[in-house]
Amino acid sequence: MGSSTFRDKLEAEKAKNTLQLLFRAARLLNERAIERARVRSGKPIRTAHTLVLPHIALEGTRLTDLAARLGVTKQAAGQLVDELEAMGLLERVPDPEDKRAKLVRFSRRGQQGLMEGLAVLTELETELRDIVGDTKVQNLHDALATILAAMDGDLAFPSAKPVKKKRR
Amino acid sequence: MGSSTFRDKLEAEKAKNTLQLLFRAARLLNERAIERARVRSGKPIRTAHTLVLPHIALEGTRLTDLAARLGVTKQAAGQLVDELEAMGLLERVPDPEDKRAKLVRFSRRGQQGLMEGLAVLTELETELRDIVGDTKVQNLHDALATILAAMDGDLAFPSAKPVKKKRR
DNA sequence: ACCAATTGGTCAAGGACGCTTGACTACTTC
DNA sequence: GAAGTAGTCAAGCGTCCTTGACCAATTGGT
Repeated sequence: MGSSTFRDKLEAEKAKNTLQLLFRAARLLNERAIERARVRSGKPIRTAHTLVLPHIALEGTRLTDLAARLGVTKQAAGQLVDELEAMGLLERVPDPEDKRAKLVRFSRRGQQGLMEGLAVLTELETELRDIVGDTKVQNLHDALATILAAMDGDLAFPSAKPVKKKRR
Repeated sequence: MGSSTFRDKLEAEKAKNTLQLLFRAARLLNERAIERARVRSGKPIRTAHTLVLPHIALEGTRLTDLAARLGVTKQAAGQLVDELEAMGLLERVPDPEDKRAKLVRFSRRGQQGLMEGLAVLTELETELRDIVGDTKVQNLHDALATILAAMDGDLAFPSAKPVKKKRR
């Protein structure tokens, strides 16, 4: 029985872990979503792209702002925008307020693509509702929304963003 | 007003999306969990390691089985095990039932590390409870558990695992 | 009005991570 | 003994991101 003590403790810890469930579910669902979006659009959409798009305002967003919101360097953001531009989903237009700047915004095809992408998510969500029930999906939504709202501007929960490193 | 139509449709779609919330929450929480585990253990633990560990049985697990469960090649699984072994968390012992095989299992330090890792998750979860309340975390847990259970063995929801590619 | 410092963006190179394919040895199964 | 399976060695690729260097436009102090 001595040997079952560790096992017991382990099982006790494991049973509690909502976070492991969260990670696993997110991973599986994300794979499916990207896969469907890729098949449907016929474009080589990747995970990183899907992280960029929601941060682009319809009026247009500056690359630097985009980078800040993503928590990456402007070069990294630039690359992603390059790729999405090459796919015809985004376009860069001069910013009338600052001649150095450009606004990144959706092209007409991009707007359409955005809707299609969101439709994929909605569709997956509908499938979830069919499987696990409306109530649970609603609970999920509420819980996640609250968590994100709390985390987003939380100082006790310090941001792990790749804040620009201080030079020495 | 013509121009607000698209905007409206967009907002309507966005409001529904539980999945986006799920992805974002998982990402943020995962970053925090890894970061804490790394700081506390003083070991260069990476995301991939945390995916491996839950699949290792206390009695030991064969590398091939591990690879299958992870949905990767045995070489990939082997690399991760190499790294965890180098950190002193795992060890390979001969499989008494098959002299070709080895069992990957936790070393004594690895068992301790596993508990510490789970403790990090439990701790994060406790913080979530403090922020959003017990009920919502419980709802989250239930919803996720149901979803995963449904997805795991679902044929209509085909597995996206990197199943060994067919040679032509 | 001027020039220094700052800011928006780009080009180039490359590193860390998480995988892959291919080839091979040792053992087991039939 | 032929065929299949467990594991390893070696090389390399796609993704996502970084650092460094640079140009053009803007801002702000004098």
